[in-house]
Amino acid sequence: MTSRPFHHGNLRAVLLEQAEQVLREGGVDGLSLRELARRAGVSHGAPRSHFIDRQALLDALAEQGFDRLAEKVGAAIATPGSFEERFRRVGRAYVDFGVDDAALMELMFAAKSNHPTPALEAAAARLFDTLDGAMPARSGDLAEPGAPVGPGDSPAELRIRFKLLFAATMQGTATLITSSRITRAQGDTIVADAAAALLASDLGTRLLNPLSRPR
Amino acid sequence: MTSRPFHHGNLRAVLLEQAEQVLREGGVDGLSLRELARRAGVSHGAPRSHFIDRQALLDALAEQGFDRLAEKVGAAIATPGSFEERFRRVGRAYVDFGVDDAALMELMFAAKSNHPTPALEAAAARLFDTLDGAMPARSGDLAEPGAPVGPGDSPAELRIRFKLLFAATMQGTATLITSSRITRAQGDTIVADAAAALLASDLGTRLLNPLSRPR
DNA sequence: CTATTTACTAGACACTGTCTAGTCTGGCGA
DNA sequence: TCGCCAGACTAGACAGTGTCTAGTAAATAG
Repeated sequence: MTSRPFHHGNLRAVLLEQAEQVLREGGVDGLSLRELARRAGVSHGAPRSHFIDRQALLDALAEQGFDRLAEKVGAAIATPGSFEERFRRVGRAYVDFGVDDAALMELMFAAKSNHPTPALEAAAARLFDTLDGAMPARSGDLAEPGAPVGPGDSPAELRIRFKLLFAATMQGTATLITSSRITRAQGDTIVADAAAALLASDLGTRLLNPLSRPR
Repeated sequence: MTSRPFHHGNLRAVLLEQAEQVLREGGVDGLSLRELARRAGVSHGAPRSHFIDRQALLDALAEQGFDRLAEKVGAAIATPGSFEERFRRVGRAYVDFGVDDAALMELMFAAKSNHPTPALEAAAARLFDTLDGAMPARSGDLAEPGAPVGPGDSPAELRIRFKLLFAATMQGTATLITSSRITRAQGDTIVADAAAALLASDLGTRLLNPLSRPR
């Protein structure tokens, strides 16, 4: 390693690392490409070789964020316990991530006017796929054939509805905590209440017991 | 009205109006004080008389947003119907607002590092108070005295938990739609499922029927 | 009618993202 | 082995921004 090699070598990785730290400290507004370059000890135009845009940098951060969150959710799913315990753990993992990395979370779920990056879409899809692992086993898919299922009531549909309801609740809980509308303790209560309500709901019972049929 | 009065008269209102439009079209990033000034036909420093900061302008927008949302939620509560219908209506109103004015919604629920404005806090509190109107009547407060209520299980606490769980779900649904993770139709399904699950949950039944007691 | 407060103008400064042209360099094909 | 070339990086420029300052015009209070 010479004193100052012309080619930085792993500028991209360093920039992303610094960016994540800056994001945690100063939010999105405090994140400037020029300062990132300064921190990395390169000229202000250097980042352009790796990120065509400031937005491209933000997209890359969001993508990383989805993967990190998926990892945490996956870990929460892996540890054993009852369904309700599992949902509480997953919910807490989701919410904790969103609160501890609030700025990153905002990036991940920002309203994007411009067309979304395929890589980002894929990362988001990966997270939602991971969430499937928390769902009741695929027993629902094996519900007696010929059962009178209405539109949107097939086992697969039920699973999606269950999952989305859960995800939306956790997402909203994180936002409410982050924006100081509720406390972290209130967030924990929401997570627990949501897990209980979901499993006891019509949606939950139909998924857990494939023999039960609506009405 | 002279040709070009020195005192604009209602610059503040005009700026807020323009800002709301720009916000809808170009998001927060597309909102610049200088362009707002240009649109209003004043010099670039003029807005400073009414908003010390760019952030102050954003705070004022968020405050307006909370009031507008509270108004819509209030209207949804006012129209008659069953509890479940009412919750669906309120939920849809909440989510629709958050989706149609996504950038404004992000402003309202942004993670703020700096200490929050009292006016903004008040506006947010007003919204959450409005939400109380959708809750089951205060019958819960009249549950037989001496009933064995645990910590966090008093009727007042139950109402708060119910309300927050509902609010979090709607908030998250709006975010998921805005960020293109789910479709608007899926959002509607979530709202309906949430209303049903909430009312059927332990939390819901205990609020609706003050005589029932937790096991 | 005067004095003061407020709304606004105009200029400046530091900072940003982005574009451009040029320079270095590691590695690939001949 | 050598030339060369795509990619990483530098350095300068430009337009745009938020914010500060000093000055001016107008509304208002005394």
